[in-house]
Amino acid sequence: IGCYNVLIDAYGNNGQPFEAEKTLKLMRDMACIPNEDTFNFLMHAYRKAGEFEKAEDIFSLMQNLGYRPGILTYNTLIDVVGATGNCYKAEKVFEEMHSAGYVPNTSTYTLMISMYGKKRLSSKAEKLFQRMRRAQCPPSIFTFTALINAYAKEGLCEKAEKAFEYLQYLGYQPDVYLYNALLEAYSIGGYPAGASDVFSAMMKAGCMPDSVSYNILLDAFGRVGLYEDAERVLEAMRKTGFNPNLKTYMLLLRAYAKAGKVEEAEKLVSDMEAGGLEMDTFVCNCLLNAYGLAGRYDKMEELFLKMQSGCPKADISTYNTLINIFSQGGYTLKAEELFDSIRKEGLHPDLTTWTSLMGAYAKKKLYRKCVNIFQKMLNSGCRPD
RNA sequence: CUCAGUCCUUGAGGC
Repeated sequence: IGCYNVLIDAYGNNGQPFEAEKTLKLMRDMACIPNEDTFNFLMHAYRKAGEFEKAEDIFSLMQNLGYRPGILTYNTLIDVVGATGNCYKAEKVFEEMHSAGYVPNTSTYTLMISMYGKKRLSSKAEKLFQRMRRAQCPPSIFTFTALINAYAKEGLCEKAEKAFEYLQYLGYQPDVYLYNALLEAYSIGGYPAGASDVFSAMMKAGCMPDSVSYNILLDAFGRVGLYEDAERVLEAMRKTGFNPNLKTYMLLLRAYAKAGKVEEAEKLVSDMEAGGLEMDTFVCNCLLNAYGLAGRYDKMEELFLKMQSGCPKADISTYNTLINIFSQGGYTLKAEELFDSIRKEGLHPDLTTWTSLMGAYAKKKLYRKCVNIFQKMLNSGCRPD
């Protein structure tokens, strides 16, 4: 059984969840009884591959076979349910495990807090953190990172700062992950100077910034239009020996777009191409958005035409980006036109598509149309969030 | 000991 478990785990780590599940079948054929770890490894395998529903299925399978999932398995389940974005269901699992007699541990709470952060529900994250304290469950540096990240995503720097002071008061040593989360609070909050201060503070404390830190600092300047400062961060990053990655470039691209610097944006893209980065759909979507933000609809349409003929292929995010640009610019008709062409391309509107389209009319205060679209969205089977 | 934390395109208004 140990051998089979190791094999399943290995397949999982190698991104081969289906091989892992075959191994489970094999071991059952060989009359070898799987244990809880077996199922846990299998769930991890599916989680790693992004097959969250399959991971949930394994949990059900395990229960149907008469196993009582332990706390570790429950944690994994909460993780995968949260990854599908179904907060409500994750909460249900959390309560269910409570009533099954398990006491949530530090990981359980951290997972939940992290999930709330990703969903921009910092108040829920905060409440759960308080509940954790009341339950005398000790937080870890992971927990604090998740909490500060939840605040960061909403730009609540005062709250993030308070949590930061609190963790230090409790004797925790902030690490680079923690500092990065705090940095992002200032970045998203629109305080690049504050982010700069955190950046200096972490170095002073002997915690060396990593490439993530540089990306966040760059974005702090970029998102308020200070593209030259953003460029300086990139330069500093290179000088320190960190290679800018795709995220770095996309952040800088947005910085240029916000500042209306189309020439700089195009130069960046051609530098990227020269550097061997592939101009895939994702990158082109970013570029479309950049053109749109900068008000260069001509360039935007030109690129979109190329994408419609398939190089690289337009996806639903391409349409969402364009619909959003037109919506913001007040070009409701263009937005509608694009929306109608989605199905012709064999694509399907998603939650963002519908919301963007509603946004077009919301901006014009045509609320009746919004309700209309909302109804259509429900009819099409798209669940609102 | 295992499980959990930070950065990349697209969603109105407000802060």
